[in-house]
Amino acid sequence: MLSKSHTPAETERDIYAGWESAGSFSARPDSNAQPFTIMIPPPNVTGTLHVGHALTMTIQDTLIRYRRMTGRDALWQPGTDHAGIATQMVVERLLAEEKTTRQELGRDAFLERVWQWKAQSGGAITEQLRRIGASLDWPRERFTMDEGLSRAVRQVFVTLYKEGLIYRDRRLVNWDPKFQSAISDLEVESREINGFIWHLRYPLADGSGRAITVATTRPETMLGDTAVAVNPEDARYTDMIGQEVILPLTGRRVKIVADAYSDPEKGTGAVKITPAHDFNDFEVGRRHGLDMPSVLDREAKITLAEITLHAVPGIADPDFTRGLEGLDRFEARKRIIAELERLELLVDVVKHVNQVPHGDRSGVPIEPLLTVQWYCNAEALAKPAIAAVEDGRMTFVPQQWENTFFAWMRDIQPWCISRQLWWGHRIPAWYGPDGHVFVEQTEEEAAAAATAHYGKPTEITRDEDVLDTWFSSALWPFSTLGWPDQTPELAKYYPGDVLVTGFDIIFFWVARMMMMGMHFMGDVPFRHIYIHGLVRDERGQKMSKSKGNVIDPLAMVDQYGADALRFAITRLAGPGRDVKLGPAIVETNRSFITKLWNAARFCEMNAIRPDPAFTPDQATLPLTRWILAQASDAITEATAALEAYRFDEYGTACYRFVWNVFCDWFLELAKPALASEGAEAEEVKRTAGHVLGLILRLMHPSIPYVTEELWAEFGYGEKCSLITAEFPKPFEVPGAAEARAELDWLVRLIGEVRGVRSEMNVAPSVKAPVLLRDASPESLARGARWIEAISRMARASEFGPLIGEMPKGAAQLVLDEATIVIPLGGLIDFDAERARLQKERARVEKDAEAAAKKLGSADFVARAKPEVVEENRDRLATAQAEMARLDAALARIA
RNA sequence: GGGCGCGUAGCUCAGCGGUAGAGCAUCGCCUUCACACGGCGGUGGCCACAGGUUCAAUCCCUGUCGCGCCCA
Repeated sequence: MLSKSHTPAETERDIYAGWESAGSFSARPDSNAQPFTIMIPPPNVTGTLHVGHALTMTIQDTLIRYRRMTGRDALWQPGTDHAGIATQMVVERLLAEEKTTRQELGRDAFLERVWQWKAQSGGAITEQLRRIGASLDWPRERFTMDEGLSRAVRQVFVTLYKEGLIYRDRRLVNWDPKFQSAISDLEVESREINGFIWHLRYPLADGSGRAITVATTRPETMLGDTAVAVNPEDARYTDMIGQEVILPLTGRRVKIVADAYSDPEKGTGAVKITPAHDFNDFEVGRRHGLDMPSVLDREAKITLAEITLHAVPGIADPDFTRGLEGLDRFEARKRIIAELERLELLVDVVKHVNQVPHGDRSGVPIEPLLTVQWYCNAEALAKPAIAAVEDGRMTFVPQQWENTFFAWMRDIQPWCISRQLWWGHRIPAWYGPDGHVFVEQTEEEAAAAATAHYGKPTEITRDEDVLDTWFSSALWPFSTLGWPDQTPELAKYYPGDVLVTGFDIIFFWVARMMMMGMHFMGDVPFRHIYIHGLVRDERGQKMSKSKGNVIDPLAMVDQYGADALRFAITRLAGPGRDVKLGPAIVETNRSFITKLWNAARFCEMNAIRPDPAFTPDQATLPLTRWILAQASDAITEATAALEAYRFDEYGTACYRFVWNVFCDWFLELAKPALASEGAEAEEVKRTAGHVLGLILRLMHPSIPYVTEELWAEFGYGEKCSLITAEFPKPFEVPGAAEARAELDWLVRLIGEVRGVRSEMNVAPSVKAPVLLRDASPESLARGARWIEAISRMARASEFGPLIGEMPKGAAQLVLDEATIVIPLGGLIDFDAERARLQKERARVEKDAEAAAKKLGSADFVARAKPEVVEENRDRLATAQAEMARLDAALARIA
C-alpha cells in the first residue's frame, strides 16, 4: 500500500543502491547491442556538486537512461580530473596551516601528501552524483593521474614531439605571479580596472633639448624599454624617426622606430616599447630586431640583471634605479612615477579604464614574461577537427555554436602546455649537460638515447615542469577506454555518441578532445556536442558566492527529492537557454511528482494492477481506446523531443499527458466504471494499469526514483528493474478516431457546462439539468453513455433532450449542432446571461468576419493553398451557424 | 570595434508563414470519498519599434532601439 504522501528522502538512497549493486549501470562490452556512449566531463577531484553539475549531469543521465531503455549498450564513463592548480592549492593551504610549505617538504613528499589528500577527501563529488541519480558505470571510474591515463599522456607527448607538433620555444607567455607558472591564454580573463595613462617625457639624445612624450599604462616596465614607436604616417614625429632618446632612469639610448602598431589617435601617438613585458611590444620588437631584456622576475618583482644603467644628470640616477631591485611591480610603479615627477619628466596623468589581464584562478594581474616553455602546434592539430565539423561528422546542438568554434579554431594560437607546478603529469623530457633534450616515455629510454647521442653514458636530468591539466583531459575519450592498448572497450565505445557540456569549455576541452581524437584515433571523439546554458537564479542573476544566491543542489534534493530537481531542470533545459532555477521552481515541480504519486495511489486503491496479458488492441470502449491513443501520441511526442535534445519538450509532453489527460480526464471519467463490476470495469482497470506502466517507463529517464518505486510497488517488475525495462514505443489502437471524436465531444460538453455554471455563479453543490435542444441522435446517444460522468463532472441532475417549452430561467450555450439548455430557475441573472451570450456572439462574429474578409479577397482565393481556403470556408460556415443559434438563444430570453 | 543570441500575458518561457500558447502569479468558486504539493472557472497580449517581401508576417528580409554573452 502506498503511503499517503511521497517521501523521497526515505527511499532514494535504497533505490540507487539497488541499481548499483545489481550492476544496472554497467556497459556490456560482450553484448551485441549497439553501443551508446557518453563521456562524463570529468569534474575536478577537489570539486563538490554545484547546480551547474546538476544541470549537465541530469541531461546526461536522462539521455543515458533513455538509450539504455531502448536496448542500447549504454556506457556513461565516470571519472575525475586531477585539476593541477586547484588541487595543488588545496594541499598547499593545508601545509600552510601546518606552518610548512611544499618547498620545505620537497617534491616527492609533497606529491605523497597530495595523493594522501586525494584518497581521503578527493572525489566527494562522485558520492554526490549518486544523490541526483546519475547512472554512471562506477567500476570503470578513471582519474586523469591513473597509471593507464598517465601512460596515454606520455605516449601522446612523445609521439607529438617526434612528429614535430610539440616543441620548446622562448616567447612571451601569460605568467601568473601568484602560482609562479605559465598559464594558457584561455585561463586569462580581462577585467576593467580604473587606472591612469601616464605621459612621460623621453629627451632626444641629440642634445637639442627636444623630447618625445610617450603614453603608457604601465610605467614600471619602462626600465626594459628598447624603443619608442610612432606611426610612420604621423607627421608630428616624421623627423624623429631613426633618432635616439635617452631612456629616463636607466640612461640607455633607445631608438625611435616607425611602426603601424602605434595609433596616432591614442595617447600621444608615441608608445614606449618593452618587448619582454607586452605581447604587442614583443611583435614590434621582433619586427625591428630589438633587444628584449626582462625587468620583472617570476614573482613580478623588479630585476635589473638584464639591463645596464648609465648616469645622466637630470634624467637617470643609477642609485635610485638600483634601489628598485626586488620591489613588487606596483610599489615600483609608485616610486618610478614619483621619481619622474621629481625629474619633471612626468607630463600628464589621465584617468583611464584599463583592460587588465587576470589569472582566472589566482585573480591577480597576469605578467607577460619571456620564458622557455613547451608548446603544442594547435594549428596543425586543429585542421582535421575543423574539417570534421565542416562536413558534419560532428555537429553542435544548437548548431550556432559552430560559429564560435570555427572562429577560435581558425585563428588558434600555439598552446602552451607546460606548467611550473608539481602536481600533474611530469613532462617526459630529459636534458644532457649541454642542454640537449631527450624526449622519451621512460627514464631508461631517455638514458639510452643520451648514451647514443653522446657516445657514452651521460647524466641526464628530468624537466621539472608538468603538463596543463587539459592536456590529459583532451585524451579522455580514448584514454579512459584503455588506449594506447587496443582494448575491446576502445573498439566498441569510441567514438562517443554525444558530449554534453557548457559553452564555457568549448575551447578548453571540447576542441582539444577533437584535436587529439582526430590525431590519435583517426576519428571524431563524439558525433554530437550538446551545449547547454548556465544555471542562474530565479531572477536571471549569475550565481556567485559573493552575491549569496548560490543554490546547493543537494539541499534541493534533501528538501524536495532528486526527481523534483531533475524534472525542473528537464523542463527548463531549452536549447541555448540559460536555466533559471530556484527553490520555488523545484517546489513547483515537486507538485508534479506528488500528483503522479497520488494518481498511482488512486489506481492502487481501485485494484488497478499490471496485467502482462493486456495489449492495446484488446480495448473495446471509447474511453480505453481514447486514453491509449493519447498515450501513444504522448510517447511519439516525448520520443521525438528526446531524439532532438529538446528536454523541455520532453518534459512538457509528459507533464501534459500525465496531469491534463490521464489525471484530469481519464481517471475522472473512469470513476463510474471503477466503482462498478463487470467486463467494462475490468477493461478500464486493465487499461489504466497498462497506461500507468507506460507513464512510468516514459518518464523514468527524467524522474528515475519515483517511477522506479512505483514500478516495484505495483509489481510491474522486480525491485529496481525499471531502469532496464523497455522504453515505450507508439502503437496502433483500434477505432481510435471514433473514440477521439466521442471523448473530444464529451470533454467539450463538460467544459462548456462548467464554464457557464461558473460564470453564472452557480455553486457546485447545486445540480441542474443539462438538456439538449436540436441535438442529433448521435449526440444524445453519446450523452446517454456518459450520463454518470456528466452528472458528476458537469454537476448535472439529469441529461437528455429538451422536450416541450423552453424552461423559464435557463442558461444556454451552443455545442456544435445543439444548443444546451441549463434550467437554473431563480438562480439565473437574465442580464448576466444576456451579456454572456452577446459576448459569445461577438467573439464568433469576429471569427466569421475574419474568415469572410479573407474569402472576399480574390487574391487569397486564387493564390492561397486550397486547404487553407477550404479551412476558411468551413470556419465561416461554422461561425455563421453558431451565430444563428446564439441569436435564437438570445431571442428566447428576450 | 567584430561576432553570436535575446526582446511574445505581471514573471519564466514555448511557438517561428495561415484563428496567439503553457507553467507560475493573480481573481472568483469548491474542505466533491487519489491529490489543498488539490479541483473547477476566469482576467490578462498593437507577439520591442519602423520599413520591406507575400494573397497572408509574432514567424522571412532590412534598419532602429533595448538587454545579455564571447572575442579584440
